[in-house]
Amino acid sequence: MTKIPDRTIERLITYRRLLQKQAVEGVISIYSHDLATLAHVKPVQVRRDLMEIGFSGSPSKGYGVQGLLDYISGILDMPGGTKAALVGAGNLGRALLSYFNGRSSTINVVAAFDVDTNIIGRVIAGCRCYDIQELGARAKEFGITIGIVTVPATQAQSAADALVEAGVTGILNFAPVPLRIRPDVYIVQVDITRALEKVAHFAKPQSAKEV
Amino acid sequence: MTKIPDRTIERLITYRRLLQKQAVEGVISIYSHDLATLAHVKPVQVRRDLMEIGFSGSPSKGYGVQGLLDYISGILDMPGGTKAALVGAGNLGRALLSYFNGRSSTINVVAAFDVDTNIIGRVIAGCRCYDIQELGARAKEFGITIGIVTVPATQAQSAADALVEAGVTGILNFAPVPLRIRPDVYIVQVDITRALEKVAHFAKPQSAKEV
DNA sequence: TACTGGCTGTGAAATGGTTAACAACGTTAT
DNA sequence: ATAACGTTGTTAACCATTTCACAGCCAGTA
Ligand SMILES: NC(=O)c1ccc[n+]([C@@H]2O[C@H](COP(=O)([O-])OP(=O)(O)OC[C@H]3O[C@@H](n4cnc5c(N)ncnc54)[C@H](O)[C@@H]3O)[C@@H](O)[C@H]2O)c1
Ligand SMILES: NC(=O)c1ccc[n+]([C@@H]2O[C@H](COP(=O)([O-])OP(=O)(O)OC[C@H]3O[C@@H](n4cnc5c(N)ncnc54)[C@H](O)[C@@H]3O)[C@@H](O)[C@H]2O)c1
Repeated sequence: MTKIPDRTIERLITYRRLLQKQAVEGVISIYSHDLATLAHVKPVQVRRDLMEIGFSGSPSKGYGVQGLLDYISGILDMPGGTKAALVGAGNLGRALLSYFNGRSSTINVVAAFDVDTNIIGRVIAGCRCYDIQELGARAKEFGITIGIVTVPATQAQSAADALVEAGVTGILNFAPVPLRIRPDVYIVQVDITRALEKVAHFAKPQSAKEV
Repeated sequence: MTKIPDRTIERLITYRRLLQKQAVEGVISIYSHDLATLAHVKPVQVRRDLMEIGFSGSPSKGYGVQGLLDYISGILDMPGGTKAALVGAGNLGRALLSYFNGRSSTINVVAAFDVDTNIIGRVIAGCRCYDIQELGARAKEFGITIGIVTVPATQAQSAADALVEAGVTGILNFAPVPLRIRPDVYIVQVDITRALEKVAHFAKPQSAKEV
């Protein structure tokens, strides 16, 4: 199988979430048409994405919901689940911990790390907070493979370095700085401030008008 | 000026942030080469982006840092600043309020809205929390033009509808549901769970290997 | 002055992603 | 039995964006 494009993976994640809802509502099968409406894309995009991953439907019944769910999960998920570490249990970090703690998922945030002695030792949403010094040891102990960076911008690079040192192969970074990291470590940047500024720009009246 | 592409706007926001740092460090002028390194893009991409917005540098000195900063801000920012409302002052909403409150910016979150009577009336990070019923009135009072949605997924559509009703022209949505909204309202979706799942997928060993 | 080097600005090509168009195929209705 | 319909799977065209390649320019230097 050749590599699945980035954008396709993003849509597959969306499809899965929508299909899970459909499944609990008892829907057995679904047309590209319907899934597309839910996901806000065109039907042909859905069909192409499913073609990309090699999943087939029937012209009469569409795609089997449960089968497609399992198939997508087989592509997206690590068998046995994924263990994540969160670095920086501040305002945002704690919000993320309580959020990810809630949902059942194959991804689990199993440990948090900080430098603040007031925070170290606390248990936030069922997740213990360790001294950042222990990252290497705990990562090995828990089998952590991905890291979440929610430290101040000035600390983000060193936090990312520590995570890579500890053996993670993917990083989710909330600090508004581009991280310089080995190319075999996959990075996703979530830049909330940039997203807000983007909304502000395109919400400007003049961005719509004109030749 | 024809419309500036979405991706270019995103990079301009990044450039501006990096240039601000350079400016305070006393850098007067910068080459596409250097800005590209900071932003993790190629030099030609920087030059093309600046060409797109009509900003010129000199082959000998590069681009003037302060001039470029002002020029980019003139494109990105609403003259007079942008006022935002946050709907849903829960875990994430409060983290965002305290974060955006901190930085000085042309974008200000001037009011929060919730349904929880324990939250209504509180002041979070200098921002008062009102009953969601008051949204229309307060939006007019404060001149709010963009909205931030941090309510539970089930409430996201109605929160967005209320914001549109109140006259906002852009929405930043953190709920993991695609919003169905008038096409003249600009939406940016920040899907944190999807970002995490994406990291988990691409961090899988087998996503790198193979023909 | 004439030459060299390194940079900007930009047409043109390449890349990556989306959409149109349609053949193939079950299902249903006649 | 077969014609009509609606859907999937897929090729090819299309579009947006990135990248290449190079002309033009300025500053410094012999
Ligand atoms: N809070 C938000 O809503 C928000 C929005 C956009 C971006 N961000 C970004 O997310 C990051 C965190 O924001 P926040 O509001 O949670 O900040 P915060 O100050 O509340 O939390 C940061 C935490 O990181 C810890 N820390 C500092 N250095 C560390 C290190 N080297 N190793 C481990 N832990 C360390 C601190 O002790 C603190 O607990 C920042 O980079 C910020 O720019 C936050
Ligand atoms: N917390 C996170 O880290 C995180 C991560 C990813 C996504 N999200 C998404 O962000 C959203 C908020 O998450 P959270 O953790 O802050 O949830 P939360 O439950 O802590 O906060 C939600 C807030 O919205 C308020 N609310 C509910 N209905 C409302 C309505 N109709 N109008 C106004 N306010 C209303 C509630 O009273 C509550 O204060 C959710 O959609 C969630 O899926 C959160």
